[in-house]
Amino acid sequence: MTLRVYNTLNGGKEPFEPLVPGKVGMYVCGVTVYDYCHIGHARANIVFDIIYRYLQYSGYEVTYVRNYTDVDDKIINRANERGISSQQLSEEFIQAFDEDMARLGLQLPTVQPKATEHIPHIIALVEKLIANGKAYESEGDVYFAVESFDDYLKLSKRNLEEMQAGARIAPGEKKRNPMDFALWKAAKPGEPSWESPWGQGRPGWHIECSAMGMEYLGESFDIHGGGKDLIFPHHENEIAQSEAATGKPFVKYWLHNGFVNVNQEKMSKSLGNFFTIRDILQSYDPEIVRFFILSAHYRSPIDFSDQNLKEARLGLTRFYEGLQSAAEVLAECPDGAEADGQATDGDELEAKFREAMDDDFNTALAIGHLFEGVRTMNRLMATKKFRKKADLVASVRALYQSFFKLGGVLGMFGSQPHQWLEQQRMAALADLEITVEQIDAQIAARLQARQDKDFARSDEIRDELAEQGILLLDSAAGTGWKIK
RNA sequence: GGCCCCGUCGCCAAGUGGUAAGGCAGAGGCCUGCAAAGCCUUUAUCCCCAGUUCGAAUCUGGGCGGGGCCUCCA
Repeated sequence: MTLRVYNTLNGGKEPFEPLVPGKVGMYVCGVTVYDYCHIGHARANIVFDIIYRYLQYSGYEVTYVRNYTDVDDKIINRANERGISSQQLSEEFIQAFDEDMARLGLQLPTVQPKATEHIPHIIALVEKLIANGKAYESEGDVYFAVESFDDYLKLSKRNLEEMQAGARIAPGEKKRNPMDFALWKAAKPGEPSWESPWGQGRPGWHIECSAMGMEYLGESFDIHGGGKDLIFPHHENEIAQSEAATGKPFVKYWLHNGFVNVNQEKMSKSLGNFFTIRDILQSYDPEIVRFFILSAHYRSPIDFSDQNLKEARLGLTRFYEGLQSAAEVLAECPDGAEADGQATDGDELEAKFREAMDDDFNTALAIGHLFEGVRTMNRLMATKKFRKKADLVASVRALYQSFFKLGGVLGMFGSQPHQWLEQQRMAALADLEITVEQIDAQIAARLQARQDKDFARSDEIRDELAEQGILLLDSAAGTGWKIK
């Protein structure tokens, strides 16, 4: 089974065959840095993070480029409101973005270029388009002539006549066709600008991604990703300006992630129903957020809600509790004492995981397989005289190791189970009106009562703690506790 | 108005022609002094109607419901 991916360009899944065998060039549209990132940005970046990780796991040498858009109308406006320079503003939010992504546990892309550092490339590309007759200068602006590019709208599958009939496009008097889009914008007073053959100005929104993509990945590359909302106009325009300039196919596979909804509605800045990553991380561990996002297929819409995040926490807790049990048991069974070559459970799990991921990065199915792996592991450990059965211990060890290996591909299980559970427990305890010392004292009192066979008192203590949100866990090793 | 997507168990969510993964919640059982955790068992014929097919949640047509893009947006 080989990797198949859903390509927006062709509207279906197809085998993934990179332009250069063994190597992958991947470009993902980053953020416009004028505000804090919301959960939608988290989804897009986490999705492409696991695509990046899975391609590497599959043996590809991946060059992953993710840009910062650091020159734009919104940046200029926001900077003016705050009375600081565009550069100051964008630097502030680049740093905030980097912090958010680091907290979410994302791998760093190979390159993270900024639009403002590629002005010469952008200008060269615009010049080429003018020379090719695909673009024209008009009062210091430069526009791409959409009618000059026959394949225009092939990605979003529309047609020009219908779009113009939509009549929601104000005909710019500087444009020949209202659908033409800006490659270069003449500077207005007070705006950041660069010298160009058309006077002082700045790049349009779309051209930077074409310029940077080609700069780092070549005129044609394998994967270009982003949110569904970028299909039109952003990616459509990227294709037009890139292919019109080079005469070559720009990107082989276009991948787009679905939206994050709130109450079944798209979350967006204009609706004001968005949650920032920072807000969410105050209440939920980053790995819970990641687990929540990966529990649905990346192209499906996903509904953001407190209840769904709590479910994600429960699911992830099940993994970590199973892993902790395994860690404890395995620590007592000397490594390698069990028979070699008998443990196929880990390999089977990995095969299923790969099969799921090979099918257009089906993380939801892959996680389902991992859940089954946990159950298998728990079942083995619950077997009588488990520790003396070398083949079973070997299976658990194999599964345990597979979890960290496969979890790594999803960016999960990066913590020691014990530490993660303890951290969750302490965070939850902070909301309760009881301290660890009080709990320990109650457990000690109950232990005494139990030794005295005073089960009425023992149960009374347990009920009292339960009312305060504490659940006791008796085991052969003693009594532990967790938050209800 | 044009284009597009979705509708699977109480909830979340896989599954694109071969007889419905998984998680949460629920029920019964094992275990336990009693519990909890864990394990075992158990819970759906896939919005409605018609059609194609030996066979459809999966394909076609119609209907109902929800959403997206067409303007900045992950």
